[in-house]
Amino acid sequence: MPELSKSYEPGAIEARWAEFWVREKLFSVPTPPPGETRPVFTLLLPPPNVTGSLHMGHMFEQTQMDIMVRWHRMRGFVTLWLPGTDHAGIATQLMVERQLSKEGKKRRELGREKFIERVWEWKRQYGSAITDQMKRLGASVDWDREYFTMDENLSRAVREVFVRLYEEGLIYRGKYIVNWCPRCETAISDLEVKHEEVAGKLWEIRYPVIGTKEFITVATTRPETMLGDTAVAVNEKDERYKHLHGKKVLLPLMNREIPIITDELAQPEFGTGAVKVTPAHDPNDFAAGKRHNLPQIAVMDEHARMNQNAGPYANLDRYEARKLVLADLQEQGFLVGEKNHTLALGKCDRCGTVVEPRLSEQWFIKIKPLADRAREAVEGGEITIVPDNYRQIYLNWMTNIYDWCISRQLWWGHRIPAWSCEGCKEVIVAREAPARCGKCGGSKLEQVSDVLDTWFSSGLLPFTTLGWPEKTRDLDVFYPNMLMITGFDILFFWLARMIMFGCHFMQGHKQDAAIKRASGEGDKKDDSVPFRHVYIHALVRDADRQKMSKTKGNVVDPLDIIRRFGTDATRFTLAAMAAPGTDIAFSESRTEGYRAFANKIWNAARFMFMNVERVEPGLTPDKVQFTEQSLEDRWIHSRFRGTTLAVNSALSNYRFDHAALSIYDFFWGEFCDWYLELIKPRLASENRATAAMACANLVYLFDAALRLLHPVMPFITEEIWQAIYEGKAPQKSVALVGYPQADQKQIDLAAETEMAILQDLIVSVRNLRAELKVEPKEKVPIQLFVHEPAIRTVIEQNRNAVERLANVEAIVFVDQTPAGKGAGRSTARFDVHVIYEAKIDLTAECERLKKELEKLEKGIASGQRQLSNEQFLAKAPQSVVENLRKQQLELAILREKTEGKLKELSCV
RNA sequence: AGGCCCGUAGCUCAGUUGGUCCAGAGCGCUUCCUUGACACGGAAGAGGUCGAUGGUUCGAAUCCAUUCGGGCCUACCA
Repeated sequence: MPELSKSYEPGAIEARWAEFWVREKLFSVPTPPPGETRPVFTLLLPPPNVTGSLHMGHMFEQTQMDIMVRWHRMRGFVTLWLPGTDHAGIATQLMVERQLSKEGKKRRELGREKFIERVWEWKRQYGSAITDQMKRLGASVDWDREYFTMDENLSRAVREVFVRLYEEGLIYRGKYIVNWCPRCETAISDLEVKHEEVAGKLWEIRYPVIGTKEFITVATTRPETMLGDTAVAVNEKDERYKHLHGKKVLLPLMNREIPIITDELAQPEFGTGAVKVTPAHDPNDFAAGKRHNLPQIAVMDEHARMNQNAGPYANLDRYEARKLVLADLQEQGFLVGEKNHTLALGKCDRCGTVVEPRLSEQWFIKIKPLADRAREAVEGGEITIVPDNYRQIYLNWMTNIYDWCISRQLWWGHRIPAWSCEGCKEVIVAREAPARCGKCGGSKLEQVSDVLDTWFSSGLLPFTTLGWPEKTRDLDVFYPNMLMITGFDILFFWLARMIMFGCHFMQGHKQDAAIKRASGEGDKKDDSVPFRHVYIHALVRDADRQKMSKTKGNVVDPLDIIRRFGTDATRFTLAAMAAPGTDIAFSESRTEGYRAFANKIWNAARFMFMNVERVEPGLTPDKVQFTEQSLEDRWIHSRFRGTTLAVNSALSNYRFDHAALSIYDFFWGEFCDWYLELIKPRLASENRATAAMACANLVYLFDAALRLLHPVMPFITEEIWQAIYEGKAPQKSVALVGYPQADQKQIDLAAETEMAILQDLIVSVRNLRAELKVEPKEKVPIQLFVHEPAIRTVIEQNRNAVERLANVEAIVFVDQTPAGKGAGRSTARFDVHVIYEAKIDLTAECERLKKELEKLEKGIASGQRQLSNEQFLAKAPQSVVENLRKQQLELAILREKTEGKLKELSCV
């Protein structure tokens, strides 16, 4: 076997294997032909924005996905992890606009076509940054199937979906109030508006009622919109205003007569009970306006500047206009109140600009029919969501859902497949550009300029990436995807939309029955769902639990962490901290600790190689069996199987933290700390056969442990695994060999118990030595009283181990608790004394014993209390009572011993 | 306004259906050890009445209520 470099340096190793995996196309998956009987595991990568660069959130998500993917692959699943990137409409357009502005150019000057060309150019140049980074992380995706949401085939599918929905009457076009970002100059969906509580004002304005001396007072947070008022509403039941029904008011500043209407919009309890109605600038007012046939007067343009309808305020920015309107109202005596008022201000998710409700022509999806099926799929258990609380959040949202505005006034994106006829203004929706108008026959048709919401196309990915709308073998095999792993921040944006679209467009789809059964999903009824299981992961925050964001400057760059600690250690950190439900505060100190773990593995491997080289060069795991020759063999084999069980079970429950920590504890705490120490004499044995057998076990176990760890730490495990085989490995990569499996029946409880006693004894002696301040190199004799003969036999059989690991000269077995200078330790099973001249620190020892006695007394007292409680005896399960009795017996023995010791030392 | 989550050792977090994993892990800290895999190491330690109060129970960090503190999501009340 080859010599590993003395110190563990992840950088070079990782880059090499990352490159190897991609070059060898290890994770490319040919479509299995009919007749395939293996289970299939499909996972779609949530496509990062092309504009993105890898942040901790990506790495966290990808680590979990890669663990699941590698785990399934090693367990024999045909495993497809499908990567791609998202064109990210607004984000990308912003990026390129910024680039242009550096050159002193503007998007509109360039024109649409040229601009789009620029974006593509940008994409060609920078678009692979994030996928390159993914490669470095070792993400075991199928790069041969990589997609981009603007690829021609995906774009065609988008058009197909749009046209079908339109034909089904699920897409409509109309003039409605939408959330409008004046900065991005586009409509955005409800989800893209982030509400922020801010301290604002509520202004009260009085409008003179025509033909009376009265005024009617309304309240508003956006006084500038009063310029577009077309009515004042009061509640029909409101006694205060009954006499004004049917009258008109004179709108101040604009001197326009507008009616007083009665509408439920006005709630008597709020404010003055009268409300101004501005149908063009508020969704509620819009609805009220529809009910009363009110005119819609828009007073702002797409930049949120006042327009011609605002009369003297035209061309003012909305906030300047606000100031001026207020000043004028004040001056003319109409402003009668100003109150502090906290309001939830809507801001554009992308750029933070305050969103303005705006009346405009947009395209919408009629969401109810889609949502109903999407809700049923989850309610009926066809899709499972973990953690469970997200299930309810999802269902709530699906139940209270509004129509989805899908059109965007952007240039970068999937253009809406609709054309308007210059002649008759007819709008034609079609898969390809129509030659002439179906209504008037005119041939001057122009495509609608809007593009689709980015999430429209990403919502289709589970089936469009598999070839839809064609009926492909890929769809038969890989649809539904087995799993979706994503963050709750895009639960509604993406996950919900995928479910809606999948359930709608894949209705009637049947997955290959044999594969479905083999994959363990045979009992599922509905194959239209985009995926069968969803795991929602938490968010990564910085060490102070703050959301990482560029503006805060607290972004932890994963590449920096990787450079310093290695990808494996970083992955391990993320996995170990991935307890579901809670966000993780990324802490470097943990990563440092796990780099130490990697280093430990590295050095354990060096130890193995050193021995194999000496004892039996050329020994490889595929040529050996594990033979249980001793207690430590039985023990470690059982512990390995226990760990295997724990890891497999943890992973099937998405408990990445449990999985990672189980392996950690096993490898370091048991395999390295105890097993390696215990077998050293055998490895060094003069007897070649003994040494060879020990070596074989070592290699066997190491190989198995590497496979167990591989999904979490793919690089170091690959490096060592390949080294074990010296280039003659049975497979190209450890990623392609079998994952350890175990059975509860294989657990050797006896071996584990015996070993625990042995460890207990060794630790006790070490403890005594430390207390007695015995020179580390000095061997001391011990006296040992063992209560049960069977245990005495175990210790006798392993006396060499005790002598070596506890640095003991000789074990003398005695027939009763050894008396003497008090350098002893007692457990329920044995009493051990170290024979050593040095005086012990009497005060300290007394202190320790007293503390111990106190603890024992406490335990005994509480135990007695319970055992004398008839209710407890009657109601508690038998096993609990028995265990408690057993424990009480042990405690009593220990108390006796401790008291004896205290007396012996004459402690006060 | 409604809903959700969190509050356990100095720090970051585990703690499965309430009982012997009522207290764990990593880092940090203390003492000792440069013994041929590893000082990114080894050995031995110190450290928490599980936010607060009340309740359910034979028994609660674990269930319920209230309360305080921190975070998040959803919401068209002018």
